[in-house]
Amino acid sequence: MVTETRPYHHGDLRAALVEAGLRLAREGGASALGLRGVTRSVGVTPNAAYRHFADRRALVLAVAAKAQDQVAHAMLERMNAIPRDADPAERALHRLRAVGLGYIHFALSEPGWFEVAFLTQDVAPENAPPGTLDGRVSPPYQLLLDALDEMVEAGALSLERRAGAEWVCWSAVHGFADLATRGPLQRQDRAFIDRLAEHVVDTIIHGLEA
Amino acid sequence: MVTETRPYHHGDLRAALVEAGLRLAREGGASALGLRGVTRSVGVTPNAAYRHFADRRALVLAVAAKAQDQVAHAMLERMNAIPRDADPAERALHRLRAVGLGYIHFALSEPGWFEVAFLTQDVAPENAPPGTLDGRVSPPYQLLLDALDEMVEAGALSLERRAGAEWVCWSAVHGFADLATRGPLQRQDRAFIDRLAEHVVDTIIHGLEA
DNA sequence: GGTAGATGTGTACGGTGTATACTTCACCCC
DNA sequence: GGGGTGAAGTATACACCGTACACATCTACC
Repeated sequence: MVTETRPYHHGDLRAALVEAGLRLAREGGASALGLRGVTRSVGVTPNAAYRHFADRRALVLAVAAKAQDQVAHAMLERMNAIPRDADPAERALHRLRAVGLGYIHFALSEPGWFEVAFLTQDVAPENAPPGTLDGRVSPPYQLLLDALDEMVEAGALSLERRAGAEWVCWSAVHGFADLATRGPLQRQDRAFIDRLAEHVVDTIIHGLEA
Repeated sequence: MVTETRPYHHGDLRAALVEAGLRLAREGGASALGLRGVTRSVGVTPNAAYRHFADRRALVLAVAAKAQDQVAHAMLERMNAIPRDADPAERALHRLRAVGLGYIHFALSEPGWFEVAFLTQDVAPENAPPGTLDGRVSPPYQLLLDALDEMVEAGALSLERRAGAEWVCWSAVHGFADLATRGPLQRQDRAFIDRLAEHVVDTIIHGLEA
């Protein structure tokens, strides 16, 4: 337990670096996460970071985890906006839509964070299970799994069609997010993009159904 | 017209740089396309590149265009493997499948080229039409458009469902390719990935149908 | 209260992209 | 066919990057 005023050499430098990284990545994306830039913005020497992170990649990974939390938070907000007293099948469907549209909407409104969360290659360790980052299940991925399971429970999706559905969904929304933020759809009219996003989500959900 | 033996200072340095870039990117991906590395591998001074490219980004863009040609070539090979005398609707469907699976298969078998072709952000100019790179329509994108139009002509896809279909398809296969090469599906068993790829493609095509 | 270990600093090295000035060479025209 | 001209490639330099290594500093514990 450290005191609040001038806690130690810097207090909790690790957390400060991650927070600064988050701030820098918001504008500027992953390329703004330079080791020197982040330490500079905290007012500390570049090498100080090496007491808390093995290298730049580890720092970026820590920021990415936080950014993924933000994605999950945005998705949850949309999911919880679905009225709880609706028809279960209808409700499950809308919650699945919220997962996909939440993912895409986050990418469009916070492209910097989205890039570090899901668009930076991180050469996963040899036997990492799919859907994990840095040893923990990606929260947005978990929300997707839950939403699909809800679909099954509500009878809106057969168990047979459930198999592999997470990768169909993730592929589609992830691909769209990439095309829309960095790819051939960047700089298109926002209203057009929003309509297209709904179309993509609805089409793949329709594809899942029997 | 330059002579073949020792043509000029270097002959056609621009083409040599692009070719070297292609070679380096094949292993190593986009990050292997350093301006110094490329010029070094041609045996020329770093700054020589500036006579032919405005900056590193322009060089990468030129390599990306070539890489996109390779993608289109791989897709065409698969498309042309579909027998020409089949039922038109069936044939159109299989050609559309070939577009998607060709895209994904290329990403898996040539991840380096795929990365520079479609995974490097290139901040498109202000009013670029969607689906273009460096002022030209991306050949793989054109193949996708053609395949979808064939579907309509063959009566396998209604005009209404045709609208926006290219973005549904591209999103899904692009997202899957990214997840499988750099994302949470990297290092998974190849047979598993191949099955999943077919599942993704079939599901979204099914989603397009009425 | 002294010491050991954790935390941050200073300095340095090799790498990068690129700006500027210089040299070399091919071509063209008189 | 000799000289000028502009294009192609070189040399040098700068700022920046990630990071290795030696050092200083401060905390916490015996």
